Amino acid sequence: MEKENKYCYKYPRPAVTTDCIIFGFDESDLKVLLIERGIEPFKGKWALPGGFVHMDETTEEGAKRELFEETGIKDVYIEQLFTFSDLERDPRGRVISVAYFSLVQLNKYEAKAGDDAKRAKWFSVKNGPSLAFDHEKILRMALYRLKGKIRYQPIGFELLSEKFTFTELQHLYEVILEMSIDKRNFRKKIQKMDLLIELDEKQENVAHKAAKYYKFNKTKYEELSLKGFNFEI
Amino acid sequence: MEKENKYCYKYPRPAVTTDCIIFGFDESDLKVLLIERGIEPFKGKWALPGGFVHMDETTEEGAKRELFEETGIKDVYIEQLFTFSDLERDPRGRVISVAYFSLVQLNKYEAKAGDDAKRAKWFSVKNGPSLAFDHEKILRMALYRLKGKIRYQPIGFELLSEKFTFTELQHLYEVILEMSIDKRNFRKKIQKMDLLIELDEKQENVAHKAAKYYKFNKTKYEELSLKGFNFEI
DNA sequence: ATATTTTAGTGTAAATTTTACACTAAAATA
DNA sequence: TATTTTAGTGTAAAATTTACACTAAAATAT
Repeated sequence: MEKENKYCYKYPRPAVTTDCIIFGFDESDLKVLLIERGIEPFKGKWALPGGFVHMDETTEEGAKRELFEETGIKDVYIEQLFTFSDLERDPRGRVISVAYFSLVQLNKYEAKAGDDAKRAKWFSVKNGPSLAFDHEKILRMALYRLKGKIRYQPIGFELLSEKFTFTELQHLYEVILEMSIDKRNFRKKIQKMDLLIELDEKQENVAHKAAKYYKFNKTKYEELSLKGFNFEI
Repeated sequence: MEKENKYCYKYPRPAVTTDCIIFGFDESDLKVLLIERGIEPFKGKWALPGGFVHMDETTEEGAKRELFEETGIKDVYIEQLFTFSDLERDPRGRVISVAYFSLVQLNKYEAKAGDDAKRAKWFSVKNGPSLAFDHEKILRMALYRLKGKIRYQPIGFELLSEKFTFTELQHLYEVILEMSIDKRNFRKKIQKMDLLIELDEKQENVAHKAAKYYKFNKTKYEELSLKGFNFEI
């Protein structure tokens, strides 16, 4: 059994993992993608996707790899959140975890199971299950970061489909910021930034006046950013 | 020689270190505390203080311990900055570093040497030496964070003495934000927050009108924060 | 075909905040 | 007593934020 332990060092080393907080959004709710653990510890419990960092990859690459392996998600906005290192956070021993959060289009990713995950599923962040490890703490921090960040970086668009209505956009902000926003003032503010492209398309088969579709002008945003433009809501 | 490697694991593990970016301020400049490396790699080069994380401490505790050991600094504001994990960042092998930044009162801490550090010294962040490892990258990120953070959190006061004049405070903001600020507007804004306590004391032996001293009302800030108050400059 | 239901879409006036700007006061020194 | 130097103060214009209510258009029910 001891023979298995073939990687030896002069000083003890913690294990290093990543955890991913993947946010999604549908019209009514902010959601987080969780996987049901297929192995111990916490077998059967819901947890954030993640896993051990390999020696030939950065933590960010590791997070993206695990994200893809466990959920099929790739090519998404991902950002380092925080590194968690409490001594007792993992019953297997000393494990330090670098957490990343990611915003994806919910509809594009049907939850799928793989590897260590018996199944993956979207949960409302407000009514999710209790989580393994210190993942509730990690989720809380991710929510806090998202709430702060969405006001001055146009990351919210990552959560919406390519095309969206103004009402959908406003609703996203209302749900994440947990406040209601005046419709006219919100539109004025967004319009003035001039970062939306109005599409030649409207809603269809809605039992009310059909709303115009817009898309986010990412190219223009990046240009403006370079010149010191400040997105702020 | 192989006998020394007595900590063995089933899978390879990166080493984990911390690095500290310690900012200080004097009337004319933002400074960073660096140590001259006493051992290889990069022996003789300037670097951020830091070192390996122990198994019985969190990364934050490790950062504080190293900070104290190498510079004598303790009981200061410290905040996690970012975790750096590029594969080639350390010639000794795979080393992941959790960086913290800290704001201290420059005058309170005479640079002192210890441990692996032949000597420690304050440098202007604008005219520092080239640094070991990826520490220039880390420093750049810390500066960026400081610049962003100082606008909406009253962390700048950590850099000043207990008592300070309005001009000193303004100068701090001007140096960190790299912009000039209108004196009257700045005073108006700060005064309105009502977070400064005017002391019964003035400058002495200055060849001009003596300025009043103020101190930061930390207690009041904490109270107001709980009620949702927003510091913002 | 007409009325009903439902959400889209729009403008203005008041309040607040931000900005630009220049002189007098006080301390030490010459 | 004059000079030098920084402290300390107010106001008006511009810009931004806020509060607020009705018409338009699509589908469905009658």
